[in-house]
Amino acid sequence: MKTTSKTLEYPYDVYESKCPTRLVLDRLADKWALLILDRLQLGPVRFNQLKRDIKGISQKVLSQTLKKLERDGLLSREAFPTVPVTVEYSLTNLGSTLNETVAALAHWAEENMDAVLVAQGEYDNLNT
Amino acid sequence: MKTTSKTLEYPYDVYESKCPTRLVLDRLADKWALLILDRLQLGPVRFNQLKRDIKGISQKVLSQTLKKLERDGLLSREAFPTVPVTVEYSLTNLGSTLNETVAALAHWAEENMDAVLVAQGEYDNLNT
DNA sequence: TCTGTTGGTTTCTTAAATATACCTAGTGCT
DNA sequence: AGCACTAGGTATATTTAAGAAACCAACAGA
Repeated sequence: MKTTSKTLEYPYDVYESKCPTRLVLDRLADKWALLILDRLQLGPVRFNQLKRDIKGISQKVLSQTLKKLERDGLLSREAFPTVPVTVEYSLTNLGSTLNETVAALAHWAEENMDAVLVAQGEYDNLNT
Repeated sequence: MKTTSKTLEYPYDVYESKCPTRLVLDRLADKWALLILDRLQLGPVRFNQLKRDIKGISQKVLSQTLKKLERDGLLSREAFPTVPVTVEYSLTNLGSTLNETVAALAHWAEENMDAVLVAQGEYDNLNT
């Protein structure tokens, strides 16, 4: 009754609960992380600029998410000794390999929003 | 100080907090939703089979997530009057348009896990 | 001195995730 | 009849995370 994995090319399997890939998937499967990674694709961005661009994110969650993404090697943090201090976040090479995937996900929502709204309307109609 | 959107082809913008695309991104940016969508790519799967395959998911969360994805029109639920009842979940056409994107994200984790683990080790070393 | 900036952290409240137990309806075993 | 077992869930309780708001340091300018 074993589920056959789609590919056996890699030693990891996201379907396994204790697989470390689950931790990574959990990091990427996060609204804020995706928006941050998407926003950084055009170049380095500073902390408060990110906060302004990604509307609705709180300072705390932005700070936490940036730290986690930095720890995972997806982005790097650079502080400049200006006054006030300037902190720039940019994608690492590893983070850049996610560009297309992240953009695809973020923008699928924009492209297919209408279809989703229609589906929700129908569903809500049927279920009173 | 307005952030220029990458494309202006669609009337929605995920960077806007009140944009309905945020709701969709929030749905997709979920570990369990991604794993479910990925698992359904090969064909219809029954409730308990999903529960067995996606290791670590609780019955409650599976049930909730399936309902949300069904409401959004990404998958469909079909109950057969067998004994005990058989319930099959399968991707809709809309859901299928996510195939590549979802697979890419889930399997990026498998492909790049090693690099992430190295980055985490270095980060943890530097920060005591 | 009072205000404003950048880049955070701390605290508190509220929402969600997880684990656990339970439920319904039916089949087969003994 | 009584018990165990299946599929596909719900209900409840506990743990965790998210969100809002305030606070902080280090300066600059008025």
